[in-house]
Amino acid sequence: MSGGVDSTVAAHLIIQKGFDCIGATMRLLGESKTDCLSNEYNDARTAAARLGIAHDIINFSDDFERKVIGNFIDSYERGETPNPCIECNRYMKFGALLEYTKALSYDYLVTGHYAKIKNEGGRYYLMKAADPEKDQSYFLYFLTQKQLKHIMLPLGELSKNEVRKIAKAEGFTNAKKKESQDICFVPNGDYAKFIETVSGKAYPHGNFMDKNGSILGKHKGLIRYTIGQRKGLGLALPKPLYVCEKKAAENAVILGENEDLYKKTLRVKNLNFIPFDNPPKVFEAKVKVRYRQKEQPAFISIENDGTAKVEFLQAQRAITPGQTAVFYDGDMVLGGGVILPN
RNA sequence: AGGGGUGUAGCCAAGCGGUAAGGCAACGGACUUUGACUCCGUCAUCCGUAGGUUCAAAUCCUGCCACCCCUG
Repeated sequence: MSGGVDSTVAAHLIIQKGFDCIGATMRLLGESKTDCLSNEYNDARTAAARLGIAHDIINFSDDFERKVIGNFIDSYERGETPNPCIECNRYMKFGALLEYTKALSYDYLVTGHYAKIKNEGGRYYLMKAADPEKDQSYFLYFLTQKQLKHIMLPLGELSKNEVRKIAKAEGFTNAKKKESQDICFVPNGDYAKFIETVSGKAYPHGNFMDKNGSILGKHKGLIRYTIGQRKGLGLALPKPLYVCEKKAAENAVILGENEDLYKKTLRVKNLNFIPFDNPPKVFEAKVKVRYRQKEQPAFISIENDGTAKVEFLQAQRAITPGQTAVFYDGDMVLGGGVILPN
């Protein structure tokens, strides 16, 4: 529980169904860094009290710092753009916290994610949320049968508005609380500074170049840029420029025009498939390359080395290494993987 | 030194006597469980400078300054 609308309403709904529940909040940052989040803990505690259930704050900060923040920094240092929310879901919420749930002999972990789990013929399927605007199935592509069996997502059938209405009707104080948005462990939004502080490294300035290698200006360190980015370059040219490529070896950022960002293929690693144990060698799916992007038709072929190639029918904008490609068949999540460089 | 050209916001740039377009950047906001994209909004009392002509000038005239090019 975060104390926000979603987790509070999710808990409320599951209590209504008669389940015996306990509220849990993960402490993800070490003691020294908790100040900024202490409100969250208080909100969660208040919400649990309001719901009449016990509430635990569980310290996962070591795991979180090692896995999620560690991967986050490593990824940026490799010149990629990570998605820490997915990693957090993978290792924390549906990793450590799910283990904790089992350790306490509870049957299910309930979260406020907007997605649906369907059980058919003994197999679990992950489906998009009823509210297409809020669908968060993208962030859950890595879930396995073993995990899905012990997860409940009560908000999957509801729209955000319905959730807000319930919160209001029940008198949950945070019914109007703003959506969370920034990376939770970088509350002020300056992720580059965060990386520098945690890693203790300085990321050297280098050159902005065009695709022919001509120098256009100076950049402030590779970690500050991501593929497709336009803002923050500080270069004034007749047309807007976008980050097309990051060359870690040369510490160079290649800039180009919007049209230069479109590519038709990508490769992914860390594959996971939900509806089948052994996916077909080649299959068709709709693929989402970034959260908030509409999924696009593509052919997927599984390689022998555990990666997969995705070939879109139409070129996609700003395919970014480190981001996640998720495969859909209609409302069903087939699986996905992390986008590889080049 | 002589000849030519240019000087408009952080950058580029319209304007050619009637009271400062646009693009880029920046900043603010919307959107968003990844600071991407996108969208909305703000951004020159003033046109190198000093005078002059005119009812009225960034736009015409003159001096000065700066930068650029050519010639020697």
